[in-house]
Amino acid sequence: MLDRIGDKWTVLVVSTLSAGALRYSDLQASIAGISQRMLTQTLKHLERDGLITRTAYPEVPPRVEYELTDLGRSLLGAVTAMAGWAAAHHSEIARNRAASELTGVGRGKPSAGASAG
Amino acid sequence: MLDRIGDKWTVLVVSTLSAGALRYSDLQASIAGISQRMLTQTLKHLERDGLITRTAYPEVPPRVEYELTDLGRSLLGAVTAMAGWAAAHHSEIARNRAASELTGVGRGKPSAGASAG
DNA sequence: CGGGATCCGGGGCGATACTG
DNA sequence: CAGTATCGCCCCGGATCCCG
Repeated sequence: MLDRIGDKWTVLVVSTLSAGALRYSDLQASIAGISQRMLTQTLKHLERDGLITRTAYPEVPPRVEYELTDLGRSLLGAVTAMAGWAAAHHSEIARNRAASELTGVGRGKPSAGASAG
Repeated sequence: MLDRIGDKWTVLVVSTLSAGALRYSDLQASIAGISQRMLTQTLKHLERDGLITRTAYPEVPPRVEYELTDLGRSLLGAVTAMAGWAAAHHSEIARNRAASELTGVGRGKPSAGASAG
């Protein structure tokens, strides 16, 4: 459950759909780095769980739109909180991580050199 | 980044630590299903990123306590939102998923029998 | 255009055994 | 009590090919 909704691609897809219905190709273009496989899979899971609806228009060329359901929108708060926090603190995290690199915090082996000074 | 903070174990560890400092074994007992490996790994990552502090007491038997930092507490909102949503809607999700099972939504192959009736 | 099927490598993750 | 090191399975996830 948490595995599903906390999933990176799920978070990105849901937050991307917050603006409104989007087509498959729009989603793929909006979400940097997502592969066809992951996008399709994530969309299916979200549809299965009732978080989004899938609407296929019998046109040519074919068009498919995805949109958040009410349940999906109820997740928006949590998801945007995650995404927002990530965006707001990612530089601070990076700094902390770099600092840990120097102090050796969070590493298993001190390894040669760390204890020499 | 999202991969890290959206991680199932991260969410559970952070939300578990919301009450206050806890020992390693307390965390393992509180978080059902977590393995020693994942707990240790998650704690290290969180410490590296500056979300928790690790305090070792030079006693016997040894005692180590983990506690959220201010940065960690700033994540609490998002994390509890996730955990709360998951808890609140997991039954609804389960129902939707079961319903999809019948309608065939979200499955690749209709397979024999699904289209017969 | 939207998406299904398949192949394949990397590594996440869970036991297990051991240490200090 | 609080970890660390190792092994092995499994599945994620990208690349590719193909179809309606």
